[in-house]
Amino acid sequence: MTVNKNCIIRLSKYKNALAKLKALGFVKVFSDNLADAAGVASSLVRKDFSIFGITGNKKGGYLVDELIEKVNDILGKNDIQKVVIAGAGNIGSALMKYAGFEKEGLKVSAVFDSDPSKTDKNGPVPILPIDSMKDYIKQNKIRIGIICVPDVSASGVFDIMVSSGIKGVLNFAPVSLKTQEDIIVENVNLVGELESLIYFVNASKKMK
Amino acid sequence: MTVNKNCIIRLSKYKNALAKLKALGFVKVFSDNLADAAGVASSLVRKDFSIFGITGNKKGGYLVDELIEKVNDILGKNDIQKVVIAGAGNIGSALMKYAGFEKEGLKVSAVFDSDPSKTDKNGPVPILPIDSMKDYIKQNKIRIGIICVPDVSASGVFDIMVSSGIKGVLNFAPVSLKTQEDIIVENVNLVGELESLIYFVNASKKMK
DNA sequence: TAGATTGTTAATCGATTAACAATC
DNA sequence: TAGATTGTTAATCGATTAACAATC
Repeated sequence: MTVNKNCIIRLSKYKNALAKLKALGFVKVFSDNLADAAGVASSLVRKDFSIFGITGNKKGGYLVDELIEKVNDILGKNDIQKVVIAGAGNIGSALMKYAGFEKEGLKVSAVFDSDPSKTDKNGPVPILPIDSMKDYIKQNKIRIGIICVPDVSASGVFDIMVSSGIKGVLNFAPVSLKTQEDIIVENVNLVGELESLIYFVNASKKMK
Repeated sequence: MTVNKNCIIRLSKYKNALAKLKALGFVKVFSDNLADAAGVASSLVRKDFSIFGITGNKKGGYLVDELIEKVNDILGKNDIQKVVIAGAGNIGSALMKYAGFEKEGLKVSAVFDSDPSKTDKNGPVPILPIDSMKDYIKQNKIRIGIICVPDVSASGVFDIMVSSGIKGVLNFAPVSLKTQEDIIVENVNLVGELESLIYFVNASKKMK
């Protein structure tokens, strides 16, 4: 019924699949094809589309070009989306240079770190002192932030981001950020993901 | 009823909260406290525990020390868990050095890359040619693999991992790996997460 | 037309929450 | 005892799937 996170993640998968189909010269695509690509039922694909008013042809499926355009529009792919990263450690530095972001129009505008020795104003992506983050976010009207700082610093950094105008946060620190008002927080819990994987692998081993 | 991924992620969160409580000198903890920490209802905390046969006291909650021990046991924290990484690019290299893994007993045993110039047999974590991955996994009986290779190489690397004995895969490539048999795949879709964040931030902006 | 696909509604499934008896 | 918390069952909620009429 309503748009939820999974729905947008699916749109992103449809988009990836459509790009590949287009490259192969496909003109039309059926909900069944996209369902396979995303690993869901075809009725869900059609439902996703109906939420956004995307319609196909009763017989001939959907036109690839048209679909790409509409999905890109929904996902904001027609604009470059600027984000800032807090923390120039392993994860933060990796995301700063991550080709997957750039390819998708996700531009890391600046990285901030509390360690002054990491400052590098002239790199392709500037690394700046954390003290300057608030002003930077305000001046550049950034709305998306990525938190890659250690556990203990995360909620402090989060508060600064929120007070600077950030509206959405991708959080890699394994702490739950108490989210007031209309701020959206997505958590990427890498340790948790691995722990879960390990649990199920060990559990299935025991069953045998 | 049955153990699912969310349940294990919650156990991981309980574990983190319990470590902090213990450091503060707490002896007892109530399901309500852990519910707050994990952002769920207290009845779910009690249900999670009941699945694993963890019982408390009708009046006095749970003993912190006892709980830590039991949760650690469930999550396999009493053993060092070895993993391999395929791909020594930005993400792979970051995870190789990621302190969050080491702290939790997750040991990156080796990293593999197709680029011979990245080979480094003598580092704290060896970086080896991708051709040697299969033998390495077999010889060291590794069961968990992390895929950080580009999109197009992902399914090939996945097949090698599976044929070498890997049972669980954490996949950072934005492609769906067709998982046969009893192999568990967890996807970390960084671009998708950001796209979803951007969508909802933009959507809430429009509402105003 | 016959066959196939969309768009939408109803059914299902699973996870979380609420409620409450048991009991310390 | 009275009050509070556990352990468990029933209710709720939300997302996905199945089914099917409409129709090209």
